[in-house]
Amino acid sequence: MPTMSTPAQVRVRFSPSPTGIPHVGLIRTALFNWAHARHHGGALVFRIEDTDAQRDSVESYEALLDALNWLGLDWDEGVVVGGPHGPYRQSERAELYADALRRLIDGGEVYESYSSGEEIEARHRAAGRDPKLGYDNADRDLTEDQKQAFRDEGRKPVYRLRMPDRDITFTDLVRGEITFRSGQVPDFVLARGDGTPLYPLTNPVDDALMEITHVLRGEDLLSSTPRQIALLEALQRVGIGHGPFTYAHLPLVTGEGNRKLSKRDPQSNLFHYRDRGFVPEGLLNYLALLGWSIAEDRDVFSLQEMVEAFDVSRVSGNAARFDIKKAEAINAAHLRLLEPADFAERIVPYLAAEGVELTDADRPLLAAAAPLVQERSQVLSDAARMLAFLFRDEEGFTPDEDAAAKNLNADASPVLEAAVSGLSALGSWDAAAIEESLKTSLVDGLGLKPRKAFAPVRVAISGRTVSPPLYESMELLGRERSMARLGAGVRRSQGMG
RNA sequence: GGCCCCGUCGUCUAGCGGCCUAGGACGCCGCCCUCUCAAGGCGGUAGCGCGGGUUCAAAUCCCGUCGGGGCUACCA
Repeated sequence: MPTMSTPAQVRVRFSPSPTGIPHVGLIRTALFNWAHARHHGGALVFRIEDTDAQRDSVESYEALLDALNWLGLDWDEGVVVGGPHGPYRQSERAELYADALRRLIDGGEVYESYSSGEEIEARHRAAGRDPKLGYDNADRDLTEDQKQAFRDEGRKPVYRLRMPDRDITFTDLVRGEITFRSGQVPDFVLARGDGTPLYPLTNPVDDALMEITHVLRGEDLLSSTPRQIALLEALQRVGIGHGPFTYAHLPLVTGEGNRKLSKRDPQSNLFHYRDRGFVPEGLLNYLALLGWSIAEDRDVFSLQEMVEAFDVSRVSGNAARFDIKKAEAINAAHLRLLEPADFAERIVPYLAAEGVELTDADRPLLAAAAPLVQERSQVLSDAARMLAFLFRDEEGFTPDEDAAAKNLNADASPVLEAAVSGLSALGSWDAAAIEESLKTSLVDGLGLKPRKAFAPVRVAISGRTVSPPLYESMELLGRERSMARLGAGVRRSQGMG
């Protein structure tokens, strides 16, 4: 591909640690990184930060892949697909961190620190300072003799980065210029005494090695940015990378109250939304709205439209509350936009969750019925619940208890009997004829209000008070099964069900 | 406590000095439609935290204040 001048390619990364279940906030971050990469024609790197063997799990790793695949967020380099900067799992990059650490030590950027937490606190107390101040940089200038003395005691050092003695300022794409005053950030630990690298080392080292240009991450990491910048500069001095890159700190996603949505909160579980019947289009659209907007008067859009319009500098700095009601409304809008056949197909797994395993012979019925609920479903499980009655045989069909108690009681008995007698005389079993018959026998014949008249029939037929349109439902169910269910309804209403 | 971020309807946001009598969406409340639930249509409710500046003019800029949040591990 001949390009005369190659503008620096945008390279972003998604680098979760595989602990627990994918969190909607994490996925929002993935989405924004993805959108940023796609908008600029850049690359998205998918790296796994599994340096904590205690907490990492393969289940979590697989869940991450499952999540991105389901949502259709693809990546250009990283786990599974590989790439020139691999391996993409930190657990397989130990020698790279060891090399970086070695160079930092040799370059005088990093030093051995022997202070224990208790010793640091004790020094703060002795000096009349708040014991919670954190590390006091006491080991910065240990002599070789002093270090040897600690070693002779059998103590292991940790490796700390020597923070620069100046303010650290950077321009955040979301928040503008941010300055951390010199002396506010203590020298921090990059690796344990045994050399095992910690997140503060591995994350920037990998970003540098993988030539990341923009870091879009959660605001919870904002206060670690001066440390990263200092490290990146130190790494550059020892020949790794090209120094700091551009940061954008995305607003936190909060739950009830104003707290960061906890990993323990079921609301934070991405798969909870898939299980309820969110479609990727809908969930992604909603997630995009958490901090970003495509236009003043519009909030339903496709991923492609998002890619075209996305500009991280237009992201809001405010924390955003996850609002399930709005999420469902956005999802409902996307459900309505689906091709009917596509919509029908997507209901299948949710019918299975209702205990309905479709056969090939059931497909035409599903195709005919799905459009009846496409506009009245917020999530696919709504659709499945409304349609399940069509696919159950008479033994497997039992009306919802609450609905039956209210609508298939003694009061309903004459209604259902009248419906049965009217319907048995019907020549042609189609929605129009059924409507005519029911209206004649119930509304005209019994003088009932439509609301009263149709509720028992609806529950007898569909088992629920909420169903697809009644006449069409009965037509699709067929004469035989409809009459059988009405008969069962009559028996039940007479206390014989 | 310290550092940092944030502050427009209940919620998510538009707004980046005059176009704002502050727009949209979700929610909520009415009405219409109606065989249920929805959807759809119409209408309504509700907001610039507070105080000072700067300016002819501030939701928009500055300062302060109050409030909320995040971080503060040899976890990521």
